[in-house]
Amino acid sequence: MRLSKAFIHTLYEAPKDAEVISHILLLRGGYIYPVAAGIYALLPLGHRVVQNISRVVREEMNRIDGVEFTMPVLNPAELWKETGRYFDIGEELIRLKDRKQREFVLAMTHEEVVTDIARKFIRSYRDLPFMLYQIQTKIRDEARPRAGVIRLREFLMKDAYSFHRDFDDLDEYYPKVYDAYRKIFERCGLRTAAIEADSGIMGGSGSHEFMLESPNGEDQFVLCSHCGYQANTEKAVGVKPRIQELKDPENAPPLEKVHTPNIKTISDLMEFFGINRDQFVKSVAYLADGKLVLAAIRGDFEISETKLRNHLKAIKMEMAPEEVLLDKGYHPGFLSPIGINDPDISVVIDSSLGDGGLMVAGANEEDYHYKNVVPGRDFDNSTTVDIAEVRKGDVCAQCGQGKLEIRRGIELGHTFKLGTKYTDENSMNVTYLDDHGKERRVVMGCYGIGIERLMAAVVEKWHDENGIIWPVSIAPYDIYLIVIGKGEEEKNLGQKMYDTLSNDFQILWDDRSESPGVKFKDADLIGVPFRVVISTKLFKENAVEVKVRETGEVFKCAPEEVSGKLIELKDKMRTSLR
RNA sequence: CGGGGCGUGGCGCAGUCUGGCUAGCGCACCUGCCUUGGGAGCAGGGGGUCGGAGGUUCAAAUCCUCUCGCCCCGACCA
Repeated sequence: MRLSKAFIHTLYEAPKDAEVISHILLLRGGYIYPVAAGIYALLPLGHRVVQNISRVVREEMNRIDGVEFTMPVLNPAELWKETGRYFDIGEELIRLKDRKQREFVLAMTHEEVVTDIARKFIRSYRDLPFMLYQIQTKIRDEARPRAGVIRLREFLMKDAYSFHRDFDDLDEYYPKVYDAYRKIFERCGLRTAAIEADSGIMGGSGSHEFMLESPNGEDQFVLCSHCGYQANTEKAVGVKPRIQELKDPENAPPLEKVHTPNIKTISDLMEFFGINRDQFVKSVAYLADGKLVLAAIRGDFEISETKLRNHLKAIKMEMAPEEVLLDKGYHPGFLSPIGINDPDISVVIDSSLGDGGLMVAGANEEDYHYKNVVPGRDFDNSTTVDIAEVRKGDVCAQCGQGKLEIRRGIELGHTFKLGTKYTDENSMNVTYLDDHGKERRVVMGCYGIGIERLMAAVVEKWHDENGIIWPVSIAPYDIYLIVIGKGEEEKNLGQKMYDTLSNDFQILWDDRSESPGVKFKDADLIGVPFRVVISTKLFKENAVEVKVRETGEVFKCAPEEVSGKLIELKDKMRTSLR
């Protein structure tokens, strides 16, 4: 391809609203064009990279018996009402009506449609298992798109759905997807951490996130450098150090009510009582699916709303509005699990309150706190759960030795064992007849990869001060061809070189009448793996020059040898990605 | 949704506080000459309702009100 015809427009300066490196380089290189917040056009170069990534994804999906197909983005609302997601998901799901006022949604994933299709065709155990996948546009009205193409409102996702006779079969298939994902990311030049994840509203029994560690990541995960334990912060468990042993619980002093006018926050209380953060019982009220919940945790921990929500199996959860509490006779700032005897309120105690004593807690009365609180004596802590956010430096609960670190990462893929969430009788009700003629429920898994995000992640990892360094597997072109000198000989040799190399490579021939410097800069910025230069000087010694973008290595060779050398080099680079 | 920042030719910016003459600079673009190993040079040229609406004023890019858009931090995140 001649550059003059390729619609490639690089930018000398990046638009000022680009801050993260992948955003800057993709913009400058002419890969993407912003159309609206979180919505981008893929310019020809970006399009080619996405096609190449898609090819890698397809190869690996096909290898584990995936079958590609396509589902519509515009979905009838009924399907989404059937699974309940129409009601469970907030404004992120775009809802609209057609001219006849029929309700539709723009699909953010495709469980509804694929499950609908599956139930139309699955009759017998002989129809199972199978896996369908597509690479299709997803629409999510994110509250805050960010980091260029890392978090978009419209994006391409490879989404795959597997259907099984039972959980055993899903359990057997799931690791194959896991391996395929590993391979996909490796072939794109990325080493990902597969971490235990929260399955959130998707439900199901198991879930992994494939994270690329990156300072520009929008996600956090927890890592134990000692045992290698890795988990999403929403799932990670740390050891909670015991702070206070009560020496003589039998003779502990009784509860004592203390007047604490308008002193509500832990910081204010610390000052007032002159004691440490970990000697308080922190209580927070939530409204979980409309039901009041009081969560209590030791003052030096934060409540993980995700853990709490999962524990409660709640779909929607928010901090209880003040009016609701006051209406019930409770006072925010003075809450505690002590003396709560209300069937309308469930109490959840974090395991940090499993022991210790002589703490301070709210008195459930305006402007009063209790001191000398002993968990277990003054409130029931016979059942505790973990609802604490893991902290940096907490001891790893897995090995009991390492300290947990919190890292940022980009979530490239996510796999879920969905189980029967979508096939249940109160969802889409998908069954088949087993070999005894007995009706049984289909079990599902689903697996996603964000395509543009993967492209951005590769740039985050593979760049230098001059531009992008594409892995050979997904580069938009293999070779950037530059002819220096306007003589006929050079031009002819350029054409000949182009023709020869075209058999084995995708070539971008910079045929502009720009100065060499401009071409070199653009070659580096665009970041194709090899640069081939022909010049008057080289012409005289019957040589061409090759530069390897990744290593910066430059060598000369005879024109007739270039092809062979590059085939060899590219092959080597490709295998190093596996 | 809360907090912060920014909207001036395609891109990057100055001018705004303290209203005033033809709205300026670099890059890019067009024409000509020249030039081909790391974002060349010279000469000439085109392109901007200053995000939008309303208001104040003799006069608004500049002051006031409203509004839209974009970016960043946080909350949220199948």
